[in-house]
Amino acid sequence: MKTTFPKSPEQQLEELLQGTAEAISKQELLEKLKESYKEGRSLKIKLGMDPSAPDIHLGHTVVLRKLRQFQDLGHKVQFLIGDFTAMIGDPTGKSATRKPLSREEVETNAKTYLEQVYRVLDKDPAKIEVRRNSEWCRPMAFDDVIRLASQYTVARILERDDFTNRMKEQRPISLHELLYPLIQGYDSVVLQSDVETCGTDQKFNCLVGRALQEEAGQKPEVILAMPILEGLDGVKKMSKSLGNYVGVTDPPNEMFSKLMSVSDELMWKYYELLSDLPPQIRQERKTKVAQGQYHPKQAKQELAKEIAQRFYGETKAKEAWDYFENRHYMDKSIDYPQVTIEPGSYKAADFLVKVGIAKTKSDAKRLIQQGSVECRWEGEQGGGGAKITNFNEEILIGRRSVDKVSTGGKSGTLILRSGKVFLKVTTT
RNA sequence: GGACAGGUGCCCGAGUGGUCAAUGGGAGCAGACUGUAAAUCUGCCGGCCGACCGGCCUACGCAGGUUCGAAUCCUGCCCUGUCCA
Repeated sequence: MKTTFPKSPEQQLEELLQGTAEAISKQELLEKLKESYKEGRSLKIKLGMDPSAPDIHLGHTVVLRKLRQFQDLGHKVQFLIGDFTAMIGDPTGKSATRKPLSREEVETNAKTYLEQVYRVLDKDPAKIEVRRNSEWCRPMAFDDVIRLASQYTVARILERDDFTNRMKEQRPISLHELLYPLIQGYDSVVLQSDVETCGTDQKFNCLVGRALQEEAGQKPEVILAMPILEGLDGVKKMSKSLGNYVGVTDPPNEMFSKLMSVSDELMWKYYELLSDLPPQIRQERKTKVAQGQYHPKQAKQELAKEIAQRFYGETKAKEAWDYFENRHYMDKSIDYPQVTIEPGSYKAADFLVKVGIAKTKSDAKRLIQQGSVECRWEGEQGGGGAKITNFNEEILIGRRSVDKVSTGGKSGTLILRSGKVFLKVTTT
């Protein structure tokens, strides 16, 4: 079962290096590609995943898309779930030790993670192989571990930035933490990976893999380190815990508007790391914007659409675009999130809490005092709505007919806005 | 086991008997400006009541105590970190 490759090794190399932060080394990669081409054998591309955080976001897709590229070029992904390590708890870079996960937790995380990963990767079994490192870590005896540990030196382990810094700052390093890079490296030995992909922050661990493979008499894997994607704030790296992320499962509208909130400057970074457009076209857009011939908002919308489209298809992406364009007009035709409420009489402040715009009554009062709340009846003409300025104002919700709200003789569906939040209110 | 340092609001971090719902920064929210962006400026930022002013409740690791009065002082406990063994 020989594989035939759609592109020559040189073409493959060129494509694969696009958007890559660092390749160790290009020369080796080219050799491996040539060899595989000649022998009709796919390369094995490893990616290790930590099953402690199940949700994946656009930051992860940078690496995943590189893997996808490998798949499309005829190679095979080794998707490694670090279940063994997760069950021990990896405190990497954290002052607080990450708590160990149970077997069940790891399994559920891995499952949801994989589902999301398949939004980017090809799930054809010929192109991806899912493994767990507990397969070979669990059966290891203590003497195996010691033998493994003897293949690397303390000095080299301590080279890692994270450790260096902690030594300098006199923060503790547990003994087992020193073993983590070793385990990850050992995974590569077992899997006999040809290439390992990772974010630049993980480069060190991959280097250990190279060393151990060489020790084991294998050809060391090539490392492809991908740049780290900054989060929406443009400062810290994209991560769920920082709340500055766009999840691959975010609904299209949300994905779109999150991407639109990125600064103009950061947009180009996103273009570089997330867009499929050829580099020339990206550059052209950038130049045009700089010369004032192209509106940055337009450029940003195109990017947001491209990404939404990747996960949801063209129709949904177009809808997200329209939604974004129109939502602030309080237009009845727009599909705002809906909330239902029992008929009755409410004071404005209570009302806001009831529909969930405000968390507490004080919060509601604040919003009203700050003049951010407005509402209008669906069907009313004109762009804006009426401001609610008094938090004691009575809002009557009648039951004239189901699905309708009425007050002051008017009736219909109420559209409510506070800041960026829009809601459609109907009765139960 | 011993010595020392420390635990304050979402996070960081001031405050060492009343003027403390607690300075400052970050995050968050709202307003202005804009392109529904960023940056900037302004305001808000424990809960509840009253629309400003004000009142009440809950809060500075936990539990007690001293005091007219405690985040602040005392006692015990728990937790974290550093150093020595």
